[in-house]
Amino acid sequence: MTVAKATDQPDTRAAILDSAERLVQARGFNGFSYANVAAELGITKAALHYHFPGKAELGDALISRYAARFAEALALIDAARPSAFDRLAAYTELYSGVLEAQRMCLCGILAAEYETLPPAMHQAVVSFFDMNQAWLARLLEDGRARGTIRFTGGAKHAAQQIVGTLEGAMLVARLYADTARFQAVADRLLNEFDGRSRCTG
Amino acid sequence: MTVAKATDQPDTRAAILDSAERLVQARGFNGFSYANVAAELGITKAALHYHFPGKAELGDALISRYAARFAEALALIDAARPSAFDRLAAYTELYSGVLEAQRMCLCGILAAEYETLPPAMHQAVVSFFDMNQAWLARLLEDGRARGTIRFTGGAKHAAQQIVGTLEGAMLVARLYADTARFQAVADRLLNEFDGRSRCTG
DNA sequence: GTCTATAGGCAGATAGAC
DNA sequence: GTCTATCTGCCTATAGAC
Repeated sequence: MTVAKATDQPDTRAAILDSAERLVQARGFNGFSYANVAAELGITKAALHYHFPGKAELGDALISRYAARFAEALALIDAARPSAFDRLAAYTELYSGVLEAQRMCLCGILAAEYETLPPAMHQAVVSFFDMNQAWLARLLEDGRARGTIRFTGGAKHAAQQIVGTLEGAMLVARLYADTARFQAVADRLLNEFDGRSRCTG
Repeated sequence: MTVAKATDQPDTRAAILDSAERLVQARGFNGFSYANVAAELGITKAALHYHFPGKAELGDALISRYAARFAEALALIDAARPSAFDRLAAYTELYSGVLEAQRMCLCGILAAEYETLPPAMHQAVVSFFDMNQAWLARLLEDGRARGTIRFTGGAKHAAQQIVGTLEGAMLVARLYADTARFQAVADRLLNEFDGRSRCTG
């Protein structure tokens, strides 16, 4: 049984991940260094290497944690069980929240740098998008069956459109430091998929 | 009057830009180096510094040339003067062409790296998106007036949605090395804005 | 677990010969 | 214009003391 040390940092490992995550979301994987993280935490680069032997391992841990947290958020949305449309709205708010913290989606920025990432990180990035698209596709099928969501064509393609739109809108909105710009696009997207009291096109 | 030197490289400066452009579109601004370009062209890094004193100047020249080429393409689309809908379709094909060359949009990838770019490059990236959104907003207004384009809300927001969707779809499609994935999203987008023989929602 | 110290490499950049 | 040679700085990473 471990004894809690109440006055300590929760955990050095977690603090490293927090700092690195923020840095990657702001500056990209090639835009931050062990020195940046060490300076932020007031420890040395060598201490980082104790917790994460190399940058690839750190990167992989970042994606794993981020994806797990995202999966949890999706599960919470499902658990609340509002209509499919409301779940889609909640999904866009996950993105809004990230952008409001002046960050880009971790996997969105890693997608941009994909070719230069350590190969060990490649699959994890792809899996993040697979997870999102699978969740959205289920939501869309459900919503179409119940009438709260409306769309034409395949659910997979529609899910790809949703992810692409939100990632792209984040990317561009950050340039203008304008979260309202993102919100306008998200609202347009929601409107497009809103099946409640709409013409069926 | 200059004399053509038929057997020469068209121009070292242009060759540098071509090489650097391809590298940035594949690997990002922080993912390529003077050494990469020099190796590709069979010259030395010092020669590069003669043409572009620093990486910031090279980056700025890259965006200028890219934006000018894009503006030309937009002008050509306008000159052919098909319907607004056909112009929008032609616009999405500009993106398809980039993706088929296994590249990401230059300014899309620079947007992801925005925080780490030399400040001298910032305005040029933003201007690229301003240009695109202004062109699209005009197209949308025109199309709505003539009935070939249909959309709700402001033209500016709709233009932002189009740019966001296409940039984001490129970003994700490249992960899967799947141009069909991009095409599916582009087709869905076109369908959404198609005002010809459609319910007005 | 965290430190000091340092290795080895590559980055962007410059000087000066040709 | 392009070269060789070199500088300085930062990067990731490791060894070994505490």
